Amino acid sequence: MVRAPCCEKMGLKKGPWTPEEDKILVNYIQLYGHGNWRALPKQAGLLRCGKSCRLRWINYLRPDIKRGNFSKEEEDRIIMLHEMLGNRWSAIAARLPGRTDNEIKNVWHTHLKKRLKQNQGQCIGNFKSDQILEIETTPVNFSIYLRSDSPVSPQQSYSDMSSSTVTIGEQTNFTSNNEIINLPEDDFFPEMDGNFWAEFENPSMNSEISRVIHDQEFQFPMSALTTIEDASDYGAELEEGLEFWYNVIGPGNDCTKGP
DNA sequence: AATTACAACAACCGCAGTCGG
DNA sequence: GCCGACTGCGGTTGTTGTAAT
Repeated sequence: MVRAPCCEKMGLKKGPWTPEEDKILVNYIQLYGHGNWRALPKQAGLLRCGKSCRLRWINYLRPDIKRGNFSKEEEDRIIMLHEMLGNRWSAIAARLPGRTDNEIKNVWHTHLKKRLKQNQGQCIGNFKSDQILEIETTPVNFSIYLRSDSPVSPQQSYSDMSSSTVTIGEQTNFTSNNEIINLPEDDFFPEMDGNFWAEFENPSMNSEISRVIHDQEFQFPMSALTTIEDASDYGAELEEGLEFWYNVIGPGNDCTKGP
């Protein structure tokens, strides 16, 4: 395939954008949209290649971008999502409103990778639902997600998930210091969207990719032993090939998982 | 004050996927 | 089905700001 010549070869400008260029690009897109990135710079009167314009718009000028530092919650969320999705920055960005894949990638390389390295021994892991997990640290963030070893149709899965939701919501989920913790059903199972199911359907996806069914981590503030048990019950009504997994993030280094 | 080292982030590059002719 | 144009993504590099020496 013949590659389109790069900006430099075409005598186009490279490097940082000036406020004037930004203004021209924003004005043009607000008036006419960005139907064809390649044609846009010429029509807008910019000495840039379409690729550069697109990147500038997507990563910086788009009105729905949230500027500023990442909150602790956002960083934790990136760590959790990266644990599950790997370097799929755009997939991670899709779950962080207002943040771009580039921004997330940068924050990962500059902050989070280091943070994880510093916290080596930190209890971060994925545990299948029939494993008993003992965590001797506090606090612990942890989320539950659905995992499939094979592509699953959204319709089938959704109906099975619905029936499971009731069961799970009514059950006692966790114990700590012999104290029973009931989790609110609404928080536990947020509404599922079609996009996420598409990941299951996409044959190019690694079958390891998981569907987050509870993606707002909740925190255990207790100081002693946390035991997650009887978890296999939760998966009982799932169709074959689907499993519940836990994703666990804790600050300490005393993490053991049971048999 | 000058220089160096490092962090943060913006931007670029090349590849792969998609789409239309 | 093939080809080329186009887009999106992820890895990498370049630039800028700031702290340390």
